[in-house]
Amino acid sequence: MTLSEEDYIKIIYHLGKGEQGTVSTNAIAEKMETKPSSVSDMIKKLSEKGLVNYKKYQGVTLSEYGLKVALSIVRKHRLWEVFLVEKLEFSWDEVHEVAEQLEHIKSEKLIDMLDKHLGFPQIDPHGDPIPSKSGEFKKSIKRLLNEVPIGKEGICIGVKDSSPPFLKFLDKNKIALGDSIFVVDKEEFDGSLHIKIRDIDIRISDQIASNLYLRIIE
Amino acid sequence: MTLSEEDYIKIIYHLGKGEQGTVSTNAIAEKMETKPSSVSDMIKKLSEKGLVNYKKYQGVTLSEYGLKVALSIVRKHRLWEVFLVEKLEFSWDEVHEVAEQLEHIKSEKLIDMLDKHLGFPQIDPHGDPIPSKSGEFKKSIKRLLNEVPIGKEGICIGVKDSSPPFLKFLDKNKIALGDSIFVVDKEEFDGSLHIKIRDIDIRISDQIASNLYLRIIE
DNA sequence: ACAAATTTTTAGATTTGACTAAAATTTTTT
DNA sequence: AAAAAATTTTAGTCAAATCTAAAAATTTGT
Repeated sequence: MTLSEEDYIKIIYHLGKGEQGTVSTNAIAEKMETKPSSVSDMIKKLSEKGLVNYKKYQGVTLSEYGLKVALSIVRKHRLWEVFLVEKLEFSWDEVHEVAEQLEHIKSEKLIDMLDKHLGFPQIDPHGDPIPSKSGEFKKSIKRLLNEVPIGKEGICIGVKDSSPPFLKFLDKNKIALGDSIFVVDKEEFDGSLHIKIRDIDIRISDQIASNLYLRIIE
Repeated sequence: MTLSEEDYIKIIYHLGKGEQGTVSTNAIAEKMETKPSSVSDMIKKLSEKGLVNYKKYQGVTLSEYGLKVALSIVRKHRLWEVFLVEKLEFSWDEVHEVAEQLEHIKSEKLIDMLDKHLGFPQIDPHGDPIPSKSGEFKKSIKRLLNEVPIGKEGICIGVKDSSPPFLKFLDKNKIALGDSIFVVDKEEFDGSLHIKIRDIDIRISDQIASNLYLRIIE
């Protein structure tokens, strides 16, 4: 597969919202920053290779094979994002562009060992789930931290209250977007939480927890 | 720079043995696994871009700028090789092909942070020196381990004695090609060595040390 | 030194992925 | 249900990087 073909497959996957949706030529052209006529050409090629189902003027869907390819690219992209954030100190908003390049590296062993090196993560720094080698992955949902069940882990993806005092609190406690938070325990009495973040245990009030959005799995 | 241009520059660098040597069209064609006529075309293009000095029928040399580009590619390649061996458990002979792809990823921050993550290594798993960000690097030389000065470190690049008992000894002591060995101390009395390998201290006899080749820096 | 062999370059064709302009099809509006 | 609008495809070019075949320059051998 060429680099360009991989980009098309990935974009068709995302526009099709994971699977079934049929995708229009124009939509692809916009995402690829190219012209619809170029897209037509490429679709024809992908169709001949069995990666997409295509009937003229009717839009495309990924074939079973195409979906498999798409998931393997998404897997690579998200694993590299985890690597950049966890190992190379990138922040969650700097990783996309580089992961976009890294996702095209071809080596099965590389990805297997990277996965292992990272401890088989299930979520990337934006909270999106990482497909397994065989292409399965859990659905992720958005939850306020105080609604996350004990024993679950999620990625911090946003705040409800964006007032300066709250943001300052987060900063002081080194809680940032993209951080992974594990809910260790919850105090019945006042709803305060015992969480683990970057391997450090801290305690936070219900008031804080009810203003932080996490993305969790399952 | 396109991927192909980068490959040409790197090959001209290696064929020119680091700098001055003028390189023939045929030699480049062979390394690139392409035809001399294709090389002529590309050389013309690289020349127009100021990357090489070129006079028809007279071979090419890298320009100052081209050398800088070459060194940055070599730097990336060797840093990735260290990463693959040290962090992802690749063996020294599996890294080349993957590093060949990774060296083309474009992100200054990525390389800076990778360098930091790896502890600013000076040698890659084959014992070759890693150019600094500004393009400087130390010359490396091949030495028998028993001739390496105390306090120096080198990469294991080969054996003098390849008899089964010796190789079995190396295997038992987890000494493999590509491993980094640091000479902690040397016993005057019998010439035995105290070395550090993979963060473990071990003691080896002069007999062993005089059959292992290291590549060291300076 | 000059003919033969080798190396290098030029000329013209090919492939990939993109482009423009125009034609074909589908969708929307009236 | 036609006309208008939007979308999609086709046809014909283009640029990058390659190729083959043939011409030009250099090097080698005697």
